[in-house]
Amino acid sequence: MVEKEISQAVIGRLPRYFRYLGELKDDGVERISSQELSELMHVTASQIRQDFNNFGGFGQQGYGYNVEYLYREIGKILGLDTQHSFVIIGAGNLGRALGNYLNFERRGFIFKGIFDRDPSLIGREVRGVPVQGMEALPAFLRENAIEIAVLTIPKNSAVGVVDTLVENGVKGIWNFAHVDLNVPEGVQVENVHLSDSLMKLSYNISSAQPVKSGND
Amino acid sequence: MVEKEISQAVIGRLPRYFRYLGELKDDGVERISSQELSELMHVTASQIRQDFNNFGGFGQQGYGYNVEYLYREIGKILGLDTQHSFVIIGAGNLGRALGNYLNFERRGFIFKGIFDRDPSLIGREVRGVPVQGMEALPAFLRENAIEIAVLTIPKNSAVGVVDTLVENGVKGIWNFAHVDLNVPEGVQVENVHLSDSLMKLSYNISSAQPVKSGND
DNA sequence: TAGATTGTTAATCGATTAACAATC
DNA sequence: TAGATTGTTAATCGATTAACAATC
Repeated sequence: MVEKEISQAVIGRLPRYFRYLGELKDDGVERISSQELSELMHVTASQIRQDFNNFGGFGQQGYGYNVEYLYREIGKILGLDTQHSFVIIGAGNLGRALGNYLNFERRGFIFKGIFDRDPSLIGREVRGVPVQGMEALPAFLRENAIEIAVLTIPKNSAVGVVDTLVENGVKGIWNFAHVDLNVPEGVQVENVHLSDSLMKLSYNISSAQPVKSGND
Repeated sequence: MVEKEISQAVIGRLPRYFRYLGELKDDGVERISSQELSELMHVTASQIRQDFNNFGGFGQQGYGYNVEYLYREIGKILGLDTQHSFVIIGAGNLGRALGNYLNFERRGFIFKGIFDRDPSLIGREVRGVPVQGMEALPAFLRENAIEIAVLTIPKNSAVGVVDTLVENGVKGIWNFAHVDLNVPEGVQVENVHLSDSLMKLSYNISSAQPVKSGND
């Protein structure tokens, strides 16, 4: 079955829909129209219907969308109905912070291991998981069928570890290192470049405060 | 002077240009053509020239672009030629990790204060900066002319603190809380929704591994 | 100068919005 | 049924790519 490729623009909006629908569900809202949702989320109703229809019809004419059902379906699309085991490479401040973040678990992302090449960190525990040395990584990835690796190491180390990850079955890399990674086809990279994000904020602040005049 | 609005698509690419140019500069490369840069970065030369020309001509026909000059100009556009003081609201794992991250300082982002409402965290130091209680926040923002607030607190608290930030002169919010913030015009919000990013990765992993067949 | 490469206009592509027939 | 609202096609808008004259 050939499925048409869904654009990343659409994918990027799904988690936000998921969040709003989860809140509506928790508030006991049973049904919602694209019009109501559009006002809540400040997007067009047209876009909402187009987005959902990429994955088939979730609504019903004259009724709208069932919140609970739509929430669950979007969750499935995002792969949140299955568990994803992950390891963290880099037990510095950021790596440990991510290991301690409990909400990922709630979505099916299971924290299995954490690794660092710094001997002084080895043995230290992050949420009950001991930091291991890098030499233990390949076997651990295979034995635990790790799907996702979170990279919270400096860029040079990051580039070097990618091959090990890929060779041992990792399918997705959540990359916090400030570098573009090269991976073979079939392996996914999602970048979180914090300093890029901060620079964007910096630009927008500057451009919103023109040198002289009040505002635009 | 009316300047045409630059699209966020372009802004979003500037930090990546900045990173590549910085590396070229460090490698001693003096000049580069849009063609060479396009091969390095895996984007079209056309896009590179279009992007740069949003801000005026940085190049020279027949020569290309001077790396050092272009790097500095993009830095200026991003506001990296001036200092930006910031505070962190929320001294949990993520807040402390960001406070300890030294690279921001290098780009002109100065870590001035960190706040939390949890009394057990108050007084603790993050990179030499003591955690203060929330009641100290308004005066601190004004007295230190804080430009940016980093929100690393749960979503409910985040929504509540925004007014205090805006009223006391904060111009930009770097929002790690999993909620959409409402701010008045002129105040910028840059969201880092980590779980959204992880869900996108999850989707891309799932869709890249079709249930049955090998690959597309 | 001649060759190279930009700056910029024109063409294409893709994403968003509008409109409306289908249908619950 | 009649009204409401989806699913989907068509129109618009914006972003990307191609082409080429300007110019160093």
